[in-house]
Amino acid sequence: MTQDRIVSSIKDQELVAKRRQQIVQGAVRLFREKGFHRTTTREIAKECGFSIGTLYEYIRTKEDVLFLVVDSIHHQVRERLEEKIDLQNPSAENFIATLESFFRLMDDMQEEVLILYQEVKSLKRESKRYVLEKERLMVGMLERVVVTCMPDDISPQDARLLANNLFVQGQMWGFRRWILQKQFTLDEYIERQIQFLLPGLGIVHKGREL
Amino acid sequence: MTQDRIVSSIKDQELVAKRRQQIVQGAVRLFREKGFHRTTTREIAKECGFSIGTLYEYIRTKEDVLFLVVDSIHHQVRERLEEKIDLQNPSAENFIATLESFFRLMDDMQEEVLILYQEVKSLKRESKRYVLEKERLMVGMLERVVVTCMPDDISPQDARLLANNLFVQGQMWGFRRWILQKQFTLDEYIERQIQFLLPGLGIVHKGREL
Amino acid sequence: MTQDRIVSSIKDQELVAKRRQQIVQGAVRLFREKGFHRTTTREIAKECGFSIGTLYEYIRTKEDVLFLVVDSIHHQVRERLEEKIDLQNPSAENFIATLESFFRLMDDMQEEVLILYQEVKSLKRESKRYVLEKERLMVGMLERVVVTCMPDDISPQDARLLANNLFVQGQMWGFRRWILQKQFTLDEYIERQIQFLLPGLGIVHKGREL
Amino acid sequence: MTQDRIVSSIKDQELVAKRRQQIVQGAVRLFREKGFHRTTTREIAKECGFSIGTLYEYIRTKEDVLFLVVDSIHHQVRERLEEKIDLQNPSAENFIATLESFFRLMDDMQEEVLILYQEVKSLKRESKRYVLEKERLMVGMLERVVVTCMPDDISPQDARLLANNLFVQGQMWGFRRWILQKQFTLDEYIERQIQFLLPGLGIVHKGREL
DNA sequence: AATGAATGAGTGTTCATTCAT
DNA sequence: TATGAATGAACACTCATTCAT
Repeated sequence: MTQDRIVSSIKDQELVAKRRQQIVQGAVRLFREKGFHRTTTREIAKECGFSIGTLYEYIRTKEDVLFLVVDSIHHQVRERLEEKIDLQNPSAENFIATLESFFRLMDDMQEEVLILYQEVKSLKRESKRYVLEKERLMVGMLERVVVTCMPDDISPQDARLLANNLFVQGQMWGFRRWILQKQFTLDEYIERQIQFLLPGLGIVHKGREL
Repeated sequence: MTQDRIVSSIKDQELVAKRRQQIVQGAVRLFREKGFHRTTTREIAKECGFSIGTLYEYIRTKEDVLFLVVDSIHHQVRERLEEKIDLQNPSAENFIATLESFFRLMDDMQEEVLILYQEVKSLKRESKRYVLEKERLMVGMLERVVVTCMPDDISPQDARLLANNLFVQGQMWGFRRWILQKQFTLDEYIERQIQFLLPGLGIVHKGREL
Repeated sequence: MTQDRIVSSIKDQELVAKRRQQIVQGAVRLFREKGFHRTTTREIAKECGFSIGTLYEYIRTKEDVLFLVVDSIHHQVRERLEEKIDLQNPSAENFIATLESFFRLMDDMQEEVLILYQEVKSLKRESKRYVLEKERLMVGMLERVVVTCMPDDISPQDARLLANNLFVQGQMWGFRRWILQKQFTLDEYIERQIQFLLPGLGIVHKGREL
Repeated sequence: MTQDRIVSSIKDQELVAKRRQQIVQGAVRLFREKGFHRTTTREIAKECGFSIGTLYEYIRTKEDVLFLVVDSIHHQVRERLEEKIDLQNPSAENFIATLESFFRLMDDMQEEVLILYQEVKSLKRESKRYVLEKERLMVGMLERVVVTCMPDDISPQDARLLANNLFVQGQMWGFRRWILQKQFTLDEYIERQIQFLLPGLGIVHKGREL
């Protein structure tokens, strides 16, 4: 478990895992609402349904909560993304399908992604480094999809840039919802983004062709 | 002045403007370094070269400082962007040149954009609404460039989405620098992003054509 | 046992005694290092090798631990001192030998004596009274040595004062070690202190006489 | 001022001095009663007649208060002791008179001395070192008196030990008052201690001689 | 108009103690 | 008997804001 980075004074490891899950759950709800800084450790404890003392049996500092949250979100995103990725049967269709899945995932997890987005900066150097490394891995997943599925004329560098673009476009649906979600439905958004993308890759897609 | 939204007990409006400029200047430096929440009003006052009491003659709450900062950054970006935009002579070349200017601007102001990016959420509802409205205007500028310069087969909706994509790609250079600026020089970044974009718009650009 | 002053929920008196011995042992080590206030009950339990729950089966409050410790130290000091005292053969030599033993004992137990010294004040009234009573007994032992061994022209009051002086000079070797143990070896310290003392008692001692 | 070691955010140095005097005064009262650890910063603030916020304008940590207190006590003791010391006219009488003054001073300041005594250990390394250095200076004062006033056959080492003995006998009057002050009046205590001392120094004093 | 000392609610964190298992 | 998870009162310290000068 990646969470071993955070020390707990509780011995029962199963309990630790369970309580931390609760903590993440409660904290996400609060961080969404008011952000990390405006959320109190007491509020977190209350939201989780236990006392402040108990909270501190499972973490050492408030920042640990943020780390737990961020780590958990990353974990979920990667897990769910991995399910969708099929590198065995590379094809343009497969690529498009993966993209769609990715966008839908980002829609589904927009609140969490927002937190990822806005609060990572509040982590201390060491944790931040760790978290960014994880994000690199996630972008790497998209990158691999690009490299695998695309006609071979795309350079590794371009693949990486593309992956970053896609990654941010996915996040953008959430963090710019105030402008995007008023203009587009999710389906439209996905469709249009894919349409913009394909020509640059030399693909001609059904949806738009005619 | 948009800053009229913030009340000061000082009568001399020129002085108010001057002091607030100082405030923004000092605050930006600090917010870059430590973010809004970790910056103290005392520190702001000190950085500005006056006392905490004086600071509070020109603002009412700490949040006012953030608003001033965000507003000022927006203002600068828009102003500098406006200089670059030439809607009189629409053409693909013009479009590309504008994009390049935009990306360079975003590079130049990455620190400020980061603040915009990470701290707007800390504004209260009312201020946030106002700020987001301003951002809408900025995206609108890009949108207009797209609409004006592009072959007429692009729909208004697509123009808006494109503008958002571009806007975020500009920001992304700054807020994902830990990954992008290790892989690309600014010139490369601009070049590749434009290359990805053009085919989707039906343009064939020099750099890549053959 | 004097420890009956502290209530335990455990019935088996032998076990209680054994556990308390463990507690004292562990606590002394910790109190030396960090003092009573900076030592945690959890740390004490851990040092003793059992759980916090178990610790509280044998004591009722943290203060009880301190009492146990202080009482135990007193006990040891008295026991070891008693061994050395020989009231059957009073003489100046005997007196001097006893003093020397006493100083050596105080050197040997300086850490413990330091605890006695610095933490007794943290006991509550009742316990403190009890502990001070014990200390009175210890001083009484020295007093008796003085009275017994000394040429009879020393008054009871003077004997008591003298005993106090000696007692404190013994402790002082430990609690002022930062100044004394840089200047003197133990042997020197003992020798000099005794030399200062004797003339006041009308004794002429070998070491110095000529 | 030695208090420059502690940083304050208040600019007016006179005010700082005044407030810190208040702090010392209030804190001494509380430390006497309940010791350093059992005294709350809020209690200190209240005792001083200002708010917790104000207290922290003049110190940085609770330990600073202790340092201020200890330093102030040392300062007073030294000052008052210095007044009494007359190195210009060395003589046994002068020596005895100085001792008497010293004992009376220690009686007068017993509460403060007790604090010095019991709480210095709670200071952090650096402060403790500083404080012990000051104490060394104080012992040095007594030492000089001994050296100056005494018949020249006393060695420097013996002078130092003697000074330490005297110093501790002075303190002892306070910290062992539960036993000493029940047996002796101050005058008696002084008289007896001096009587014990003199023969060791080769002096024959009026009081006892015949 | 400028200053900076004063305020106190609020924050993260600790730790002695309890009690169900 | 032994365990250790749970508790929450209590603590040191911060900082936005006010207001008398």
